Amino acid sequence: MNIKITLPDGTVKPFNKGVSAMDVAKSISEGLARNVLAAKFNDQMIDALLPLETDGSLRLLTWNDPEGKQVFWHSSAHILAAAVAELYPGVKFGIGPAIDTGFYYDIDFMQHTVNPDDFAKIEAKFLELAAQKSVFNRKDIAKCDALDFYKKKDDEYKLELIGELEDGTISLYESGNFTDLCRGPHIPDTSAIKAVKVLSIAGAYWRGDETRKQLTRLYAVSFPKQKELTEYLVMLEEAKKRDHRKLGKELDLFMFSQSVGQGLPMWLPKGTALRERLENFLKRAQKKAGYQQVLTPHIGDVDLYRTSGHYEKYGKDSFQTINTPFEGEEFLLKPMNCPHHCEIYKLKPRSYRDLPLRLAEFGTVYRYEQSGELHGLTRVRGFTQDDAHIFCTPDQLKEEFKAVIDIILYIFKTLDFKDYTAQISLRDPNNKTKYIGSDENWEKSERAIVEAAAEKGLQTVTEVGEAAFYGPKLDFMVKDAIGRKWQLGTVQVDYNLPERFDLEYIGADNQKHRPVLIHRAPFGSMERFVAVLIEHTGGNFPLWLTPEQFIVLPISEKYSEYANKVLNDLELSDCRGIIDERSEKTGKKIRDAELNKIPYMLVVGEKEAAEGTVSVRKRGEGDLGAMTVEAFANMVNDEVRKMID
RNA sequence: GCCGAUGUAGCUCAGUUGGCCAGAGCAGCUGAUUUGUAAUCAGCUGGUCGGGGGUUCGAAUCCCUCCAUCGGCUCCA
Repeated sequence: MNIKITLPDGTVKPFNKGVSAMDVAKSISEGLARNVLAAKFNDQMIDALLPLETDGSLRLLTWNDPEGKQVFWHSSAHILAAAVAELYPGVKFGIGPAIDTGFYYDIDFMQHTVNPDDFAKIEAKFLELAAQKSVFNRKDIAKCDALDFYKKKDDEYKLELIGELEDGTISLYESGNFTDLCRGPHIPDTSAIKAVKVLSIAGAYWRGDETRKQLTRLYAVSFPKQKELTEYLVMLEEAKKRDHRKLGKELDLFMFSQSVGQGLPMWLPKGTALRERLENFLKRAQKKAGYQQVLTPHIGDVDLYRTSGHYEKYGKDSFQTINTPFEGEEFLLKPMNCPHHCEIYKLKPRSYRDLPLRLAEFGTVYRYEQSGELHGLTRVRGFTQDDAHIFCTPDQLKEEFKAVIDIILYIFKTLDFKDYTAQISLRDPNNKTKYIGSDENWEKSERAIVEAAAEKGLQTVTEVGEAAFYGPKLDFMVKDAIGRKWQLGTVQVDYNLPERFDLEYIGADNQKHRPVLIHRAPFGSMERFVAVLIEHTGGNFPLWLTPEQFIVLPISEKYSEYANKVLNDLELSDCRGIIDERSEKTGKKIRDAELNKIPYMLVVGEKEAAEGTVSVRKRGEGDLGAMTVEAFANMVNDEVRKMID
């Protein structure tokens, strides 16, 4: 009996029934067969050794495929568990999946304690087991047998998982002496894994539920070659050099003080200059798009947040109310700007002719984030949103939403953020108590977002259960230096606040109508955006943003006067810079300027002073030769104009 | 908030199993040098060893506790 296998290039080959993906690989080349880790058969992930019984399309997966890496790391997680089981008898296992870079396993270590000193021991055992070339054997078993198996092992975690699975869908994988509940697929045998590094240890709640037991999570990464592991570790070290907390300190951009308080950043002069430039950039774009800037106070009456629903939802976990000499009078540090903006909307009756009304504010807000969540500038307790609220008619909603997407994409393009994910966050329909508002409004909002994103041609991923409590949202996620994802730009459709604040407008029909509200923040927050910007640029900011565009380096004190004239002339030409008048050698001044990541170094000595020129050196590139001061100013201004137009 | 780790000068780090006045480089200051594309030389200043408590003849080192930071988990209006 023959079956027909279609390969990715479209060729169809006949094979005997029961052929495996591995056999197919061998029929192509031995080299390919050595590298096959798993396969996709009719878009289903399968083991390379699984006998195929029907016609279908087959894609072989190797280390070069993202899915191949996932299988490789998933199998590595099993070996990690096997190694731990041998070293620490009696431990119990939770789950051990592959992640973007590597894998982890959640383990209940029972009476044992583990710390980073034990990693080498675990790695050695891991490699010893991998070298045994154990085959991953799949066993499909009945639910009752699976339950029996783990009852004997007294393993409450696996029992809980099996309890939720349907009979007939349960499989175990066995390699060496280790058996694990697992859907698969796995690599053919353990010998492909040649290098492993246990990276870190952390507590992780069982099933992500903070009310349940915390297991010990071991994070690790593995590779088919030692060289790749070494390269990966070097890359990680390099990435850490771009950490915004490190660069923020080195470049004098921002600081924290224990005396002021945790998670409360203070912007230093250079950081402030950078941030203000970003703000002005956005203000310009928003002005063009019909926004109006407003300013509102940093506190608001508690009743304002009772009306909005925020007090009920977050009151207990927020900075607590501010009291006054008058009994019963209470204010809250504002955790968001929307209620204030709603009050501005309510100032006077609004006509449909006034809409859309777009109110923008760089609004500083305060949220009491749990101490363990604070993280540099990306997660803080006081931050400034580049916030705006658009009040519009239902008819205008989609166009307004799309215009917001345009602004966000304009910003990402200007700052060269190419690697972002657009995420649509919807309500979890099975847990409606987390949200406020009617089903009808939720459905309308969600539809609006999905349609607007689709019409803009955005590639999106959808996350159910990630919506805000008052509405769905479209978030733009960007990775930091070491691959952690952060939400930057956000757009949210809200039918609820207009109802809670009883907002209305008079329509063309002379009747009262409810406006729709769009919340949006293209940067997200100034703090987080600058953090990610620092990590993306490694501190080498684009010329239009950088605190200092140039530094004048006089060869000796004799040229101090000319150097100051250069500085003055350039400042008159809208360039900004500083001068290094220390009695140091030029080499030293250049080194320091390079370390401070200043884009242009202007060396001036006898020749330049005589000719009215500067010798330009570009950061990271070297000597560009001499040019007149005017030519340099034009070059800088041209470059800046190209970047932000 | 939870699990784990860390905390020595402005920064980066040494300080072996508790033992004389706690060290280095960079930065800073002073002086010399007047310098041509990634570190000129010399001298000096600078530290309640995160805070508090305890053990000890003696604590940076051991114990307790609090704080902060880092890696995660949970959370993220």
